[in-house]
Amino acid sequence: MTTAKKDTLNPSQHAAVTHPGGPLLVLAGAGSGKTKIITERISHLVTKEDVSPHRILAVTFTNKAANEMRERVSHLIPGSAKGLWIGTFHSTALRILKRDIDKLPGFDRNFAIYDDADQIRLIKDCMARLNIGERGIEPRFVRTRIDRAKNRGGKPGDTGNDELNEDITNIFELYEKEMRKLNALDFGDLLHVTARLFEERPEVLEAYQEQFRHILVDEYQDTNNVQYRIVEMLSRKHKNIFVVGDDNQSIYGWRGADITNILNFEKDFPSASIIKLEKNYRSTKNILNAANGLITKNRNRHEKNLWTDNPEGEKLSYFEAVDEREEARYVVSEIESEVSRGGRSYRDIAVFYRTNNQSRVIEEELLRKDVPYAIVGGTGFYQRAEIRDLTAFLRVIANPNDDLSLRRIINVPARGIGKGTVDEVTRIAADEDISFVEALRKSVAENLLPQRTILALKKFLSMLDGLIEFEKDHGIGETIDRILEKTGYLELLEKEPERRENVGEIFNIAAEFEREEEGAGVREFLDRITLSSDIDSYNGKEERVALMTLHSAKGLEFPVVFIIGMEEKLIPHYNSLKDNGDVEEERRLFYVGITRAREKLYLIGARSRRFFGKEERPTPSRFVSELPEELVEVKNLYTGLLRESTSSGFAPRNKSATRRTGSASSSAAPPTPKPGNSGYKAGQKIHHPSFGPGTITKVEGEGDSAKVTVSFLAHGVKKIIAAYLEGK
DNA sequence: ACCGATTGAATTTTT
DNA sequence: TTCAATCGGT
Repeated sequence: MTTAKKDTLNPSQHAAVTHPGGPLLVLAGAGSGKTKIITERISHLVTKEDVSPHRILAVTFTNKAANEMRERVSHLIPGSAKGLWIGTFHSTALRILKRDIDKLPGFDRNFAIYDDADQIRLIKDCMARLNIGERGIEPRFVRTRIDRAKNRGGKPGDTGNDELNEDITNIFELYEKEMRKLNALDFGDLLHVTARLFEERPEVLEAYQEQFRHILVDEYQDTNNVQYRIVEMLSRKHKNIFVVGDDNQSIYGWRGADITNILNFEKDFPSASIIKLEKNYRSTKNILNAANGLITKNRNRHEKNLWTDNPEGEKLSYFEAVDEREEARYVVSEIESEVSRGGRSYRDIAVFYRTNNQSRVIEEELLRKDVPYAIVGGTGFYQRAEIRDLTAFLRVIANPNDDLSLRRIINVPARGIGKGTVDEVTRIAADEDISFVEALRKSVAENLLPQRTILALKKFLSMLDGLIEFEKDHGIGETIDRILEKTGYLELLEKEPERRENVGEIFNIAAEFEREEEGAGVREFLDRITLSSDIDSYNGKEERVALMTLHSAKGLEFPVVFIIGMEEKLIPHYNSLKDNGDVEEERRLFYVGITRAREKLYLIGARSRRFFGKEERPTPSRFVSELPEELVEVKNLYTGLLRESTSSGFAPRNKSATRRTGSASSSAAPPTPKPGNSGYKAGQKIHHPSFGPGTITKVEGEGDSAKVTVSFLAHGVKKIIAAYLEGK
């Protein structure tokens, strides 16, 4: 935000922007001006090197990043930004496939895009059809395996090599067959098929190679194998591949991102240069050093040393709440004082968490205290049942052979076409090898079903035909309107104002889409919404506290950041602690969270937390003790200070405090204060229920309120209220 | 075929 | 806690 950052480039940045050509890896640490480098580079190419905009391809991972990039570029070079190919990997692939996918046998340019919910549904169908299911394979799991295979460019044989492989392979094959029939591509396909297109149709590849003289990739550490292959193939001719990334921020390994892409860049692209951007413009010294200290615990990384000219700033603060409710109260009360006493505004503040469900408690408290907030990302708008219903209608109109969508909405609202009928028609479709609508029409024409159902089907089909006709010469918004009216969907939502509102919102989105994309139809609209997520719409301009997961936080920054749930099994997440988990990735995730903060970072954990109904007693996150100790101020441990400050909200709630949900966990329960013990002294060995064994190094004060400094075996040095120790 | 109720299950991160 | 799927009654 300083003028130095805005107007001038430091030497490394300048070198990157003006790089003469050939492969370049820019290792850009957090807050080192990554986006700026890319946008300046594009502008440099266009204005100084006379590269025509349409010969530049810039890919990012999120629409948000793409939009931001486009906006900033159009600022730098007004007018020229239009021709640029800026987009996410997926949208770029889509653009290519919409043009050329029919050069591959068996594909049609009018394909639909299926998101993962669609995938799961189809996989379930396939499993049912193959009589797989009792064997305990979860559709989700199958999807992951299919995705993984596509990421590696694999075919249905190589989904893995365990005992499940045969089943999965069978499901995969049927799934692919069905997807062709449905004329649909899933997210994985967008990339995988693009790679195939390039591999199998050299003339197509050549055309794109020729076109793209410069290729820029943002967040390179998040690329997976297909993405790497696509980019590598495209850059083979001109070799101008410019990638920017930070291996320390690789947090999508679970989705197939391959951190070795960035670690091996020099090997993959011979004669590659590397430029490191190590100057951080964002955070205070304390925050940056905390992040640096943490990340050195990871083995697998490029050596980088981030530094900053910024002031030292405040220490990080760490607070342990009794439970998640107190955690929320603490966060909100700190937010309030940041605003009232610290002169912050709400939009300066963000709360990060590991899992979406953690937002709830915080939300409740924010609501209670009338603090404006916005949830960024999360269970998306587009995932809501009513929105999915509506898009299913649209899909069926765009392609009546979209069986999956048709089956979804054929009885919504209820119109007398029940499960029995659907099953029967599905069977006919399978027997005759025709689509579901065709089977419907056949059933009606040949009277294959009871009279009552035939009647219902007739009504449905004529309604559908009417809508299909209507869409031909009306806009998207009008079509949505018509659907709502003709299907009776609006009445269905009569008593649900919230859902009605959502449906209204999709209408607005459609109207907006029509305005900005002239000539685009329902198909394009559907593509757009399945490729967008809610995070894309966050602009940070509103006067609200932002709530989001650590993953969503990547690429953003805030003066004040709260990271909640600093506990084992949350950060690092439970799943990373088991078998094939990756704790280093969790550490990077936390690193990403830390480095979002400009001035003030709060870490909060709870000593008790309900997981789904069940009360658990987590231990503090190992990552907290990995931070350089002198940079962290431990706010309090069970001092109950907060309890006194908020009077009404939670007077002695003994009920919940003493609730015996599983007495098994009582051994790990927080230590009960021991009445009248005063006799701690330095050198004494003690045991703390969470931190384990330790040695007292210092005692201040007397009695229960004495503060004891303890050096723990596993958790470093902590200052603790004496009352909460167990002497030993 | 539909509705309601009970039961059971499952919860990471997302283009 | 919340959601989905299943079951049984109408």
